[in-house]
Amino acid sequence: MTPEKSIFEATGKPLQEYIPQLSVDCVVFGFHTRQLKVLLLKLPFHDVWSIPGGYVLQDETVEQAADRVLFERTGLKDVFLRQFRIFSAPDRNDFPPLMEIIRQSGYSGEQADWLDRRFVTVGFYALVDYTRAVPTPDAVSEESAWRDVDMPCSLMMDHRLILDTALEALRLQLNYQPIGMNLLPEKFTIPELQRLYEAILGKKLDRRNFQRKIHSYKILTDLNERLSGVAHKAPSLYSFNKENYTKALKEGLNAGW
Amino acid sequence: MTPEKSIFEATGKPLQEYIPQLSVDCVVFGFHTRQLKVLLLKLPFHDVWSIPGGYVLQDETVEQAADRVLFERTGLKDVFLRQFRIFSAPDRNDFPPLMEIIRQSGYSGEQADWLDRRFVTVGFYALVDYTRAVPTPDAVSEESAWRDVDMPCSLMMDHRLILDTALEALRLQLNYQPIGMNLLPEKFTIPELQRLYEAILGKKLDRRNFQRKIHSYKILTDLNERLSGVAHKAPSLYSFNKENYTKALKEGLNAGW
DNA sequence: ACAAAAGTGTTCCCCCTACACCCATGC
DNA sequence: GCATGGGTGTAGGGGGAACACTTTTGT
Repeated sequence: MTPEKSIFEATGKPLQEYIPQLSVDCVVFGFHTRQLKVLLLKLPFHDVWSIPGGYVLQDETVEQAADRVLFERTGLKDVFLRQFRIFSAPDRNDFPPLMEIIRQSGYSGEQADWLDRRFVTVGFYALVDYTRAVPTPDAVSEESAWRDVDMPCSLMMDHRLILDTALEALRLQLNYQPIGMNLLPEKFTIPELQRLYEAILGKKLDRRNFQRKIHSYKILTDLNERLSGVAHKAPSLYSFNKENYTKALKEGLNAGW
Repeated sequence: MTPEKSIFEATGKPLQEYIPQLSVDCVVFGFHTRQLKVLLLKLPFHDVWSIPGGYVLQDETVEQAADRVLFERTGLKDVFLRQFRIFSAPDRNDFPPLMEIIRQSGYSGEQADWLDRRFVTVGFYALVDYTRAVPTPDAVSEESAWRDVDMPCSLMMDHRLILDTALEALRLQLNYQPIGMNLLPEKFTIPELQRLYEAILGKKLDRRNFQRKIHSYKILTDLNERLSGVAHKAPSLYSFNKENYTKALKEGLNAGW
């Protein structure tokens, strides 16, 4: 018997239409209240979390599979997504509680056997606007929630390694990918952008120099508005100049933060 | 009937012991006579080349699979190897000549069917000492040879994309990976190192400034020897100071070449 | 001796760092 | 008024770019 809400997602396709032993996992990053966040799913009956994942159809790319996963877990389309590494330790699926949960969720026979194998997984990281994503659990999870990146928690299987590797990839690509543009809302302030950079890099930056440096790249458009209702001097609002941002990233943002 | 020299390589394992629809491809780089080289395999009956590849056993990681491939194609162990991307276009295996060659090589029935599917492949790049590698063709290739990176040739399937992406990855990681150490022989000169950097970056660098910059990193050990039998002033020989090199790469070599 | 390549020294200038200072807002 | 955070200006130094100059080798 197949559970009404299937782990094979909204496709409703039989497992023959999926590539066996291959999965995608998406580390979804968001940014809110000065904190870098990750979208995680909580396993039922355990204080253990997992990274959203899914399987790859025979007629789609791994990117398209990750897109599906992202849409199902956040309601968002056209999300910024990058593969960063493959995880393929033969014993990475040795995690008995998960199989137990899968069977308790109503999977058995052929489907359970299909799931209970060694999987090679493609790690993606996704950058989303925190304010627009709607965390939604999958068929075997109890809850979906944003968690602070540096708030430690127990993750199943090798998901801690996947998360840490994603963070490192994010850090390394900060000067080459439109990370700010995808993690911040349409309008934002320079101090907000700085907080984001600090969260990703894990270190404090000089306020004054950050402003000059960001301005020198000419990647921001001044909206001639100021944030209202805020204590102290109201910061200016900006949006990204998409064209210049893309152009500047091609060269890399002069590294050295 | 299975050909005596199997595409399933030296493992001699039946195809049930491999993960279906998953392969690894290794872009093997070398450096010789001022040129960046790639190890390629020539298909029989066609003027088309391919990147060395192989399949993944149920009890090994993709890295171990790539190691096997590397050993079989070059005779080298402990090769520097990095995965850089997954290629998963559903139609990437639509290349009729290959299947023809496979059948002509003696594969049929279950084995041919196993091979004649859509494969998702993990792209690796490998850096080897040109002077120590022994190019060796696989079961379906006519010849194995080093080719100049910028000497265009026809590559099967999406192997041109894989090669170009590997080159780009190499370029981007030049300041973060011990690329020089793995592509050059034990002893080398600074001008040789410069030629390597120029080949990877695809642009000329200033001789004088390159020297100063490399020295400032303190990653070289002066061997107090000079190249002999060479026209003009004999350049000094150096080897890498592995410890300092590793340390310097952690921070990144100040980018900006 | 001369050509060609290795290696050193020097100047200029840009950009990064570091702060000092001014501005705006809530209490 | 005062504390707090946003934003601008400026002085100083390190290092990269450009190039003159010296050294070494084969022919």
